[in-house]
Amino acid sequence: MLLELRHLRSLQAIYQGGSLARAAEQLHLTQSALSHQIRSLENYYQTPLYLRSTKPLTLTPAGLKLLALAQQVLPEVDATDRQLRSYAQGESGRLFIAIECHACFEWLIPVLDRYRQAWPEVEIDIRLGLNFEPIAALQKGEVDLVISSDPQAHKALSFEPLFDYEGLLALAHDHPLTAKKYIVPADLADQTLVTYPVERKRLDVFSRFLQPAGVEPANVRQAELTAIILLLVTTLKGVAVLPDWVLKESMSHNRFTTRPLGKAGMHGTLHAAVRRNESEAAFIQGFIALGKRAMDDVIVHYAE
Amino acid sequence: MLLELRHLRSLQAIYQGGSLARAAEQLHLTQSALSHQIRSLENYYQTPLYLRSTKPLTLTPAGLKLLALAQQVLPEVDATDRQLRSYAQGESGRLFIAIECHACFEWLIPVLDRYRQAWPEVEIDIRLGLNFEPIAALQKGEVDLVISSDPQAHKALSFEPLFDYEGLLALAHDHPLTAKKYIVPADLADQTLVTYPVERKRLDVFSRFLQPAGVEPANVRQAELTAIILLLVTTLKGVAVLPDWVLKESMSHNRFTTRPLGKAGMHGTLHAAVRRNESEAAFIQGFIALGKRAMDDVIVHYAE
DNA sequence: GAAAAACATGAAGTTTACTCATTTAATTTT
DNA sequence: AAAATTAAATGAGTAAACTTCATGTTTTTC
Repeated sequence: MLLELRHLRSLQAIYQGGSLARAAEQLHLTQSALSHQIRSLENYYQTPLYLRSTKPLTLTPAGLKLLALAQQVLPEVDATDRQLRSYAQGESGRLFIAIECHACFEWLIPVLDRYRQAWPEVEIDIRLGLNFEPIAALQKGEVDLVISSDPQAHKALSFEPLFDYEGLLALAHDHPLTAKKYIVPADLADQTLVTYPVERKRLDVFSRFLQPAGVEPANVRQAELTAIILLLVTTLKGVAVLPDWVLKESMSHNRFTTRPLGKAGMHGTLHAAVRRNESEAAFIQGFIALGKRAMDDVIVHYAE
Repeated sequence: MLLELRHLRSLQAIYQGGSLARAAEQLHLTQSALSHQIRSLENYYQTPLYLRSTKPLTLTPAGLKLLALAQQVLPEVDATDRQLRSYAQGESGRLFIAIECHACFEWLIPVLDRYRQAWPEVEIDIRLGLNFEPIAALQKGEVDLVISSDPQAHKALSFEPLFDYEGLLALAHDHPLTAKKYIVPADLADQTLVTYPVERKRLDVFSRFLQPAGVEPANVRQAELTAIILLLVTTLKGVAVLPDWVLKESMSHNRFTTRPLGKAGMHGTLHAAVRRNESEAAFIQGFIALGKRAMDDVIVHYAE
């Protein structure tokens, strides 16, 4: 196959310019170069592309076919080319986000709404981290940013802190445990614990609170949606551990209260993990900047 | 712009093969060549296209964009490429036919029906030669074959004879001129002549019969369709000169008869004019072969 | 019919793309 | 863990391709 984009560009330029000479000028070539180029194409296809008997060259049927191809293909190529250039400048790109924690939806959706307005060129998607290891997926390029609560030293990945949170026990106003100033693991031994339907190792309550103390709740029940978990809590069907931002959001509207886990509380920091070589890209930094301010309006809400 | 089809082909091969080495083999290149090629692309776009940290190379978002382009564009390019190759071999091509004579429709349509079946790849169109000079259009590549009755020596065009015809005067059974064995120009001086609506110089009656004798018919009336002309003839509204094949077709169904023009009759030969360099193309020869046999079934009809 | 415009041609020069040989890195095996 | 294996990167040399330059033809215009 001899045909290259270069040839299609030449054909288009000749068509637009009406002559080899003008096309050559537009393409920053000499007329001779174009003549050679066309000749080599004609040679390759064993058929003339232009009628030489007329002086402003006119296309043969074969030439017309090629020109039609040029006019179909070149715009597509140019569009992709432009897009890739802007990728490099960080003005646009692909931002596929994987989240490990279900609760993160509560702040992520509003953040993405704002992000879309600021970075309209960026292709956004959310991958719920149920079936796969988000960090591995990040390395493999399946996703471009992972919201994670346990940063790790990694040569190819960089973890940027977003904001601190505290895991709080949510319980109904009239729940017996409201009597306590803070919760210790043993308090949950006779309770029903409501969680998101994910592996235990991904749930802070287990990995950081119950398992170190060797405590198992009387019952564990799962619910997909935050609203349902809170409903179960207010109706005394169980207790749940959720990040503070979720609870602050809903506290005023629901009849439940919160207690810290342990005397000092169970604190953590949410991080955005990205591939190190992309971490400086403007559209990535733009997301992180918005992510760091995700709690701003939640706290305003809380203050009411 | 650095991007060429070559790069898109490489991306596709790497995607299909799964590795540089296999792709290189498929493309008849070395692994090194591919590595250099990819690197130059990455250099140009200032962004990696593959993640090097994984061993079977995986695409970055930017790489995916390019691959998507490749998969969209390459099939189109390949299709055109194949088509152009077959152009050269004469198996396919474009056959835009210009006809100078209205009456030619009568035999051309059935011929084209047969032609389409034999040459399904050929793109067919008919351009009615009302507004333009068909021979000039042929030279300019606007059409590819002209049905003409006056062949001329031409360096760039070749005229191939199809079949002979005779221009006959059609008149109603009860028309006074039926008394004559053959018609002389003066016979039409008091007649209404019905013709197709084209310039006189294109009508044999005028250019070869009346004008040389300096005779002008009493009246000239025009009609678009052969059927209407014949209707006018049978209803004694006028007489008309038409090629024998048209009349043979309709003779049995209509109440009219024919007389030769002049003692010897006004004979001619229809030719197919094509560009000389295309005249040997198989799909052109195929049409001419069918054209030469166009009268075969007409004559059968006449014999009934 | 001469002048001008447009394209073709061929040799020379330059860029570019490819190959070869080797090194480096990642993955698998022992 | 270390060795072996597979896969990709690198760099210099080479060959090919594209371009230019200078000039020759052909077509068109005046």
